[in-house]
Amino acid sequence: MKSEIGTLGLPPKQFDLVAKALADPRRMALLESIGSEREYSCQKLCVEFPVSKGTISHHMKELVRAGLIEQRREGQYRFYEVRREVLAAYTAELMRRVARVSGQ
Amino acid sequence: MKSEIGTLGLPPKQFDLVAKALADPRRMALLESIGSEREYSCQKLCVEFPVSKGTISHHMKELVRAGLIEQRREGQYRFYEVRREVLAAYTAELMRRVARVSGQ
DNA sequence: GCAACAGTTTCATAACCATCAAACACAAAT
DNA sequence: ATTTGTGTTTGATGGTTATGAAACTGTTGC
Repeated sequence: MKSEIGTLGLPPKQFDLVAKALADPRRMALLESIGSEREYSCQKLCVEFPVSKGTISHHMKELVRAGLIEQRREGQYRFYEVRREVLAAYTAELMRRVARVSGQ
Repeated sequence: MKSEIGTLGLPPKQFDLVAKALADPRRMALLESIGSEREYSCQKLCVEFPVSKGTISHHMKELVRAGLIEQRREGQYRFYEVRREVLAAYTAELMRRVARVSGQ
């Protein structure tokens, strides 16, 4: 999900993907680890979390699909980086959607 | 989930519940409707959404459980109100969790 | 080439969950 | 008290998904 979130908020489809991606505690934990450094290797995640590499790969795919992380390939290694603008756009859109309009 | 979100962020358990509650598009849409007015009746939701009242009731239960809405009983009717402080606390905690700490 | 390592994909499985229908509980009105 | 209306609970069902194992792809180094 490569979208421009410049002036207009998150597209509805991406909004749903982000919400879904954040809903799983394990995936959220993975995102937190990635966010704790400037970038985070897949290897480190595999060591840190008690799940198979297949499962890690699956979660990374979902996070990328939602636009929450960016992937960098370096030889045989993969590095991930959190896209905080997307996260910020999500929270902004979330608050906007429940901003009361009618009836004061 | 009745928690004091005064100075300290959302408790981890409630954080997970909120994330889960927001992940379903229908439930999110229900929350948006409730938030579009000062308060919203269950009746109105049942008319507005093409799902059974059983399903509406189920979603309301989840939203209450997450602390995202408050419920008021008035005779045979139910009214819901969005708890924006909880939503704000969730987004704050979300951003806090991915706020980079080490390695600049 | 071959072996070792890093990730991905596929397949199967179990758990979860959104949904409906129907039965239920409760309130209001006749 | 009986009926009607509003919401809840229960049971069943189909769809989604988190997970592991194993096969696969690609890269590094011998």
